[in-house]
Amino acid sequence: MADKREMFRNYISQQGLKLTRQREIILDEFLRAAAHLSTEELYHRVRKKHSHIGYATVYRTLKLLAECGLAKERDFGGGQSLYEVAHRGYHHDHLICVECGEIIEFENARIEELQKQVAHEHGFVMTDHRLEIYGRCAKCSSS
Amino acid sequence: MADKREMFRNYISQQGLKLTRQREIILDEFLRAAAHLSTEELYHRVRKKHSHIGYATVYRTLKLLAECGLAKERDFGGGQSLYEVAHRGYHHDHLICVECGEIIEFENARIEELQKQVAHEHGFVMTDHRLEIYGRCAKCSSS
DNA sequence: TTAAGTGCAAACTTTTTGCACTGGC
DNA sequence: GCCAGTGCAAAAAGTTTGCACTTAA
Repeated sequence: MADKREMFRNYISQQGLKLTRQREIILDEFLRAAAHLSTEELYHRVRKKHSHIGYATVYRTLKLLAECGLAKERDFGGGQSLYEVAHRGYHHDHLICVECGEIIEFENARIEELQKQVAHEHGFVMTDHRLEIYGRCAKCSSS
Repeated sequence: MADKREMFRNYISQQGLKLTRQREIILDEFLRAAAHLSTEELYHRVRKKHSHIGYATVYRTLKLLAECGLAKERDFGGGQSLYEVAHRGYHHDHLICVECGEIIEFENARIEELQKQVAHEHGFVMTDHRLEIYGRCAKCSSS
C-alpha cells in the first residue's frame, strides 16, 4: 500500500502534475476499499471525512489512478462503472452472483491460454480480455 | 427470419400486448442488421423510412425484443449498449479489434466447460457468462 | 509566480418516464 | 370502447466540462 502511494507520487511528478491534498485523500480511501467501488460510493466515503471534496475531483482522480495503473475500470453493466485496485502482474476475472451481487475474483491459466489461441486462430493479437461468469452463489442457491 | 416474426407475434399475444405498425417496422429493421446495433443506430435506420417513429419507441421495442429472447443486450463499454439478434440455442462470445472496432463472434466449448468448472469450484451455479477478447485484428496488425 | 487542480454549477449523453392522444383488439 | 402503445418533451442518472478561484512546485 505504501508502495502504491509511492507509485502515485512518481507518476504525478513524472507527468508534471501536482500532488494535492485531495488526491492523497482519494487515493487513500480508494486503497482502503476491499471491493469494487463506484465513483459514487468512493465519493460518499471520501465525503464522510472531508466534506469539501467535490464529485468532479473524485471522477478526475479516479481517471488519473486508472491512467497510472493503480485502478482498473470495470463495467459490469447497470449504469455506472466500478473501479478496483489494480493487482499488478496478474490478470483476473470475475464470478458474479446474480442474486446478492457478490463479486469473486479468480484466475485460470488454462482459460487464458485458450483465449490467446482463439484470438490467434482469427488472426488477432490479443491485448486484453474480460471474462465474467454469472450465477448463483452457494448462499443464494440454498436459500 | 419469418419464424422470428412469428415468435414475436406469439410473445406479443401471449402477453396481452399489441402488435403495432411501429413494432413491426422496428423488428424488421433490427432483423435486417447483420451486426451489433446501438439503439441510436437502429433509430436512425428506422427513421430513414419512417420519420414519425420516436426514440422512446425504439428503446421500448428493443427492450421488448430482449425480453422475448429475440435480441440480446451487449455492453462493450463506451457509453451505449449494443443489441444483437439472438441466435437461439448456442452461446457465443466476442473478439473485438481495439483499433478498427470489428467484432467477430466465436464459440469455444472447452472454454465454456472450464468456466462451468470454475463456477462450481466456488460454489456457484453458472447461469450465464460473458467473454470478450480484445486485440488487434490481422488488418490492423499489419498496417 | 504560474500552470495545474479544485469546487461548483451547468452541459452533455444515454436512457427512462409522464402524459395526452392514438389505435389494436 | 378499453387499455396498451406512441410521440413528444421533460426528467433521470452518470459523467464531463467551463470557469473563476486556489494552491503545489
